[in-house]
Amino acid sequence: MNSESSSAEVQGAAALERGLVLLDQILEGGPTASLAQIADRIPMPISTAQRLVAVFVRQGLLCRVGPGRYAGGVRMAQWNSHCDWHESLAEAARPLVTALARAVGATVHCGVLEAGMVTYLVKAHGGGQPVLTSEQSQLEAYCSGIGKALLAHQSAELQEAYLAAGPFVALTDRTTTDPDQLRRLFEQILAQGYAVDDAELQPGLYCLAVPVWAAGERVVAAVSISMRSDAPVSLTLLDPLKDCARRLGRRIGAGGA
Amino acid sequence: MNSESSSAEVQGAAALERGLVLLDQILEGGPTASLAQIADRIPMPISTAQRLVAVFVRQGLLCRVGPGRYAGGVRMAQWNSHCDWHESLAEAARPLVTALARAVGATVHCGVLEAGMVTYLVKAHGGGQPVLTSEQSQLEAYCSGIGKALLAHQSAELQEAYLAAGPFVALTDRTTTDPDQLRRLFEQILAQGYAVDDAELQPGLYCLAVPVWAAGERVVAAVSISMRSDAPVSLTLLDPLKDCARRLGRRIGAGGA
DNA sequence: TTCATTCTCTCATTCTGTGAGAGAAATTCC
DNA sequence: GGAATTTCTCTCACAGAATGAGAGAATGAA
Repeated sequence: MNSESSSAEVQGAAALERGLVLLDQILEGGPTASLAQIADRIPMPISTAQRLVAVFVRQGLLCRVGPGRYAGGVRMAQWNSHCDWHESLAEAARPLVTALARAVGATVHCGVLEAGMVTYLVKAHGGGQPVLTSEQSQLEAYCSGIGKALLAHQSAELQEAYLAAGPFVALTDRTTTDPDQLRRLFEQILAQGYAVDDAELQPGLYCLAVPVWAAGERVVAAVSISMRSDAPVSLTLLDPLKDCARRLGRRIGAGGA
Repeated sequence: MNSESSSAEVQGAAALERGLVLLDQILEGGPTASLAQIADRIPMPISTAQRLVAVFVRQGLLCRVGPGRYAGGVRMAQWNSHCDWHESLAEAARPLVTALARAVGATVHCGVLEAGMVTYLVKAHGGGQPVLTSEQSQLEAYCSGIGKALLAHQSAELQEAYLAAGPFVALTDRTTTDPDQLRRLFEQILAQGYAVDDAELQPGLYCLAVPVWAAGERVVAAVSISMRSDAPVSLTLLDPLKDCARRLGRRIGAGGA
């Protein structure tokens, strides 16, 4: 929630950047906040905040709904209708995923986490035995490589909420269903930077997954290599997979927050 | 679609403003546009556009989905979830609508147009015979004061599309159902600045409506005074009604586009 | 591979944003 | 209804930031 524009600063766009941080604060910090409070939080002089907020209101991005109350305006609503983040992500990922699938001769997925479920946005089959999944399909996170890679990089609160939500059904005899075991697994994944699925979802289906760091700051998706075989996916495939994730991360940008 | 930041400029926020215009161009102009094309349209030097776009991408507002293709990013998606324009509008309008209802001793509505239907966002009863409507309810636009006031201020294309969509059912014997007649009515409403509903929706229900100009540039809603009586609403109520609309317009901001 | 497009970076000039505080306009309280 | 309080708007001189042309690096296409 707190935007520390700590990392790499873009040259010559400080004003825009501060404005966006302010807008984010207002929208994320709930609809109730007087200019003084908002200015306090950034921090930023009141008169500067006022000048910027005036621009946002004039542009229809904010709407003054009452004294000390600002909310999204009409323009924001218009923009919303043009934005489908999942679609954008899928479009950005597709060429990279397809290329990787061809390169390694296996099936590659790109997916996101949504309310404890993994949604596959992109699937590309580049060889080997077919894998039975489809784009837009959802599945439980705890038993898939992508799901575990994503869960491991969530905040501690989200992780605990997820682990408390249970129950975790064993889909194969290798599925991890114990919350404590999952918690340790998450730590391990976080440390090593990749997650594996050794036939925990389907017998004979192995998978290797890594998170996608948006602008190197935040995990917003994951990519995985899946294949039907009789042994885990070779870790030699980790490098091309990580490379794909890194490129995707760079492409989609999205820092802050 | 074309943002002419023509009118009153805010002092000392040109950079922010240009940035927002750029962002609007990218989002409204479809996902496909190279920096050069975008810069051409503003107009703005490419290197400046690039600097601003880099900020948006870093902040997660835009996402580069391919060469010459930008779309809304994660941050935009986050903001979306915090924004409910109808709710904001209702919240901003409620105190004004309530005050007007008390002042004139009648029922006052505030509504918006949505796919050819009017949605009542706020209703306040300030005296007189009760009017049978409720907030969030929808009704056909052609036979209500608010609906006609809003339709009259739509673009010609939207009006024609609406008139062509028909059919228009007569709810009372005074309902205007002929497209040509409606078209002339719209011109008249546009010219005089207000719309009337003389028992066209329900027998004995009269109504006077005026549009709400967001920041004096664009009609985004309408307010109306309704009452059960045996004659049209007195035009002496036009002034307080217009005043209410003007104040609401100022409050919600929203220029451009 | 090579070519074409799209994007990124640098730097001197000048125009722009900055921020304190006073004043205006609301909202709330009495 | 009126007064106190909060919230918002405006002005101005200085400093520092944005600007924009063009060369160069990535990237994607053929």
